[in-house]
Amino acid sequence: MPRITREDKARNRQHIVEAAGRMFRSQGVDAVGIAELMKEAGLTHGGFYNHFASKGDLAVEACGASFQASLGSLDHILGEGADLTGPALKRVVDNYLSAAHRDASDGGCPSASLVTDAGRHSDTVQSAYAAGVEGYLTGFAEEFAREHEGEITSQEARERAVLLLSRLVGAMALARAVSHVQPELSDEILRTCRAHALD
Amino acid sequence: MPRITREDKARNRQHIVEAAGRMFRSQGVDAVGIAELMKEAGLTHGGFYNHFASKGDLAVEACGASFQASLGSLDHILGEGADLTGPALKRVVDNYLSAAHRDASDGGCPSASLVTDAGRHSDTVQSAYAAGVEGYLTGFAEEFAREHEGEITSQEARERAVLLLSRLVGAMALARAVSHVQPELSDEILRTCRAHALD
DNA sequence: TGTACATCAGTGAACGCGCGTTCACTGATGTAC
DNA sequence: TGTACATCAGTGAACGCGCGTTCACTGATGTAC
Repeated sequence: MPRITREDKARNRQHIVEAAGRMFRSQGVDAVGIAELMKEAGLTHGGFYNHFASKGDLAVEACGASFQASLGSLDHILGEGADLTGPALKRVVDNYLSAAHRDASDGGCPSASLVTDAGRHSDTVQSAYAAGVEGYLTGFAEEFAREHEGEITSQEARERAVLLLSRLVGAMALARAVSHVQPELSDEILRTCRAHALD
Repeated sequence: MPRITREDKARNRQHIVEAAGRMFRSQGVDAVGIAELMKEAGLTHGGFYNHFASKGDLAVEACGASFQASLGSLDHILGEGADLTGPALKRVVDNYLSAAHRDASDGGCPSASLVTDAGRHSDTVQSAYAAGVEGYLTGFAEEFAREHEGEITSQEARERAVLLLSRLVGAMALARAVSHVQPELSDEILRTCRAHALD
């Protein structure tokens, strides 16, 4: 077929989606241009439409892929179970509300970094985002049920999941919003919520 | 001087700031154009630079003005003290995490609606945002200290303020992010956090 | 297995559009005499 | 108090720029025979 193999094309497409996932999360969908994005993926911008019908279509796919990777990491941590530092959810919280996650150049967890983009873009982007949020809530609720087996109802586990995600997303969004001008306030928000997120 | 009076000019300037406050919060700073904004203020777009040196300067002022109004409302509710529905902070939470606030056409509380804009714009915008957040935290902490006088330290009151704001902002941002495609999930987030925000 | 050729991913220039910003112009205001 | 005039907010066209998208072209791939 063309001057590259089918495998090369699939790899290029994946590079675009991964670059978009990182750039959309760290800078916002609207702040990233096709040219910049294609350059990051190692291509020239004209070829973009050989892979996607529009920037919006890529946003949907990048959002989904970002959540898939992010939920994979969550499952990985939860899969290791409790260790000497405490229950698995405590480790999830400590990781989530870390300075490293706040400053992550790839934008970190899409629940936090795409939270305003979702509401301001197409319904298809918003659906991909909502599915990811639901994934987080389900994962958290299952873990609450596991860690407190026999002590709480599945309804209570679900409620705790909603409360936890709200606090994680709120704390991370606030910490990022003030980090450049009020680093101490940013650290205070992370530290305080890290200590009490599971209360 | 010109064909309008000094008072008219001041009034026009205020209209621009107020229109920007509403539009920036509800749509995001980057999504609102000067022309659109000036039209909303009842003027033509060319005159914008008679009032501001740049769109960025307006963003700083609009952010500050939005927080001033928002903090005024907070003080007003807190000033009424406890009533038959419970303590004042409970009323603040119920108002904040309401469907009306989520759907507010003016974008509602700037802590939530500008949370990603702040981190992605100039340091001056971010400083105005951070000052507003600090205003909320101070207001909340004072109220916690008042409602639990003698029971908690000022340090604990401050921590509770940080926890509360994080949850309010996170819940509202998440509820808005999914409201068009998953209204039930959006309502669930508000309802759950409303019930447990002060736990 | 060898060869001719249709396919189509990649390239980079170009398009139309909307943005933030600038500018020449208008004309009522409010000051100077 | 009356009058001449400098000021400058408002107007709307225009500017330059970067965006998303389109297009003519290239040339290696992989298929058809």
